[in-house]
Amino acid sequence: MSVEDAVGRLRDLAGARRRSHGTAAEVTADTLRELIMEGGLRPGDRVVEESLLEPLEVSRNTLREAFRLLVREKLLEHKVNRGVFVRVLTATDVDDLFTVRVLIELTALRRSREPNWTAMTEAVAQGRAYAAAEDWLGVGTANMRFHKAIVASVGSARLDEIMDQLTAELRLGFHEMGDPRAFHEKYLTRNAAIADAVSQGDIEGAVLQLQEYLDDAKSEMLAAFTA
Amino acid sequence: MSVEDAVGRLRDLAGARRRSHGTAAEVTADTLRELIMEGGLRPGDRVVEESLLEPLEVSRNTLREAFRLLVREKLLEHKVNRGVFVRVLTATDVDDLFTVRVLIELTALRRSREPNWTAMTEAVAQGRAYAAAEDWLGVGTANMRFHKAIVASVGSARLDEIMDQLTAELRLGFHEMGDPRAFHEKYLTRNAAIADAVSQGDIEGAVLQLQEYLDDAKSEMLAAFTA
DNA sequence: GCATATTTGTCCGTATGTATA
DNA sequence: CTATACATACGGACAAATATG
Repeated sequence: MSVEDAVGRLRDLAGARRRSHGTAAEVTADTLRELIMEGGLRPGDRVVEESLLEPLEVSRNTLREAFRLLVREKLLEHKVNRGVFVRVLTATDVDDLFTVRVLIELTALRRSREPNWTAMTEAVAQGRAYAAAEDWLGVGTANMRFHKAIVASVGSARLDEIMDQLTAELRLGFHEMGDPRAFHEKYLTRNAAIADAVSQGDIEGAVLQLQEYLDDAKSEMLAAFTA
Repeated sequence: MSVEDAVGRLRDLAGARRRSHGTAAEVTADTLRELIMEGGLRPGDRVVEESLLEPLEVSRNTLREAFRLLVREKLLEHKVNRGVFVRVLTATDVDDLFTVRVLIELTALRRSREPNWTAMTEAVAQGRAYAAAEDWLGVGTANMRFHKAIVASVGSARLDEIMDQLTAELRLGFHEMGDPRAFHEKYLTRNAAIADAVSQGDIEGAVLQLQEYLDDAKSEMLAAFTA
């Protein structure tokens, strides 16, 4: 999708939301967040204030408040006196993201006495549907949902938030991977295998597979980000 | 400290920072954050836009941007059309915060092959200095620094950020504990014991003590927050 | 390296909507 | 229920920083 098309879609998104949700700044942030997630705004793109005022139908002050929100979420980057840009992940970021994922996901899976197997298999099913439709970014999103389900079994609101944050950042990286199918498709099978192990009560086996999963995904993304 | 004194101090803080750091909104957020941490603004206090414009010497737009930042950090709460308030922790929040701390801190300590024993003992020493000065909130802060040192041994920027966030929220709770000395003083000794175990290479012993530490602190805070 | 155009950072005045005494 | 205080949001203005030719 071109940036022009993206900006064109803003009117619809903004108009629809404005009537239902909270403040103008939040609605604006929601719209921009969705746009970034869809790939309408790509990592490194400059986001000029002036160019969004009219399509979003908000004032500069409101737009700038929305920017602040997204900067805090690490979806946008703010360079003083130079503007805001869609965040570009570095290899260091990818490495760090996986460090945290490994720590949190492995521990969450190991200590959850009651893993949410339903949510896990639902995520796998959803991933298969996306795969059938050849929506590989959708597969990637479903895969992340699977891992969120693992963490959700701990039952902590803050841990869920942390995982949401990590997911959002990683998805930025997805947009920079060359061949989405080659990247996402295989992990669908591996998530299914982890769900299987869990369903059979083989938690340690599942943990082992999860560890290998994260190691491989990390290596693959790092390779793409250092090339 | 009264709210009046607090507002009075803003001019100095703001003036000093303004010249060194980034944008006005960030500087303003830094100032307000410090004020909240010091206890100049207490949980539940209403923060009226109008009353801060003059002492902070910023426009409404800038102040509102700063508010957004602090809301994201969970130090302020934003009630639409009613204003912003210093966040009030609930018992549920305390419970959740400790759930995440347990998961992260125990795992971090266990898997860190190279615990930063220096930073840990420095935090203990600092805590003892505060205790000698009978600054019990300072002791609490030093105690948190000790636990940050444990997590920092993982070497992840994001994990450090997460820990900073958890610490900031917990400190809000400190302000609502009745007897700061009774609450903080004893944990200083227990941190020292954990550092000792680590220095002797007894990681599993340290983990066990840390687990008990967190269980006890959680119970004690929960008791205060349900009463 | 310079002059110009663009964009950001900040402030102000004001109109409107909402909650509370 | 009215009045008042306050938050929300807009649009215009100008200085300062940055990008561009």
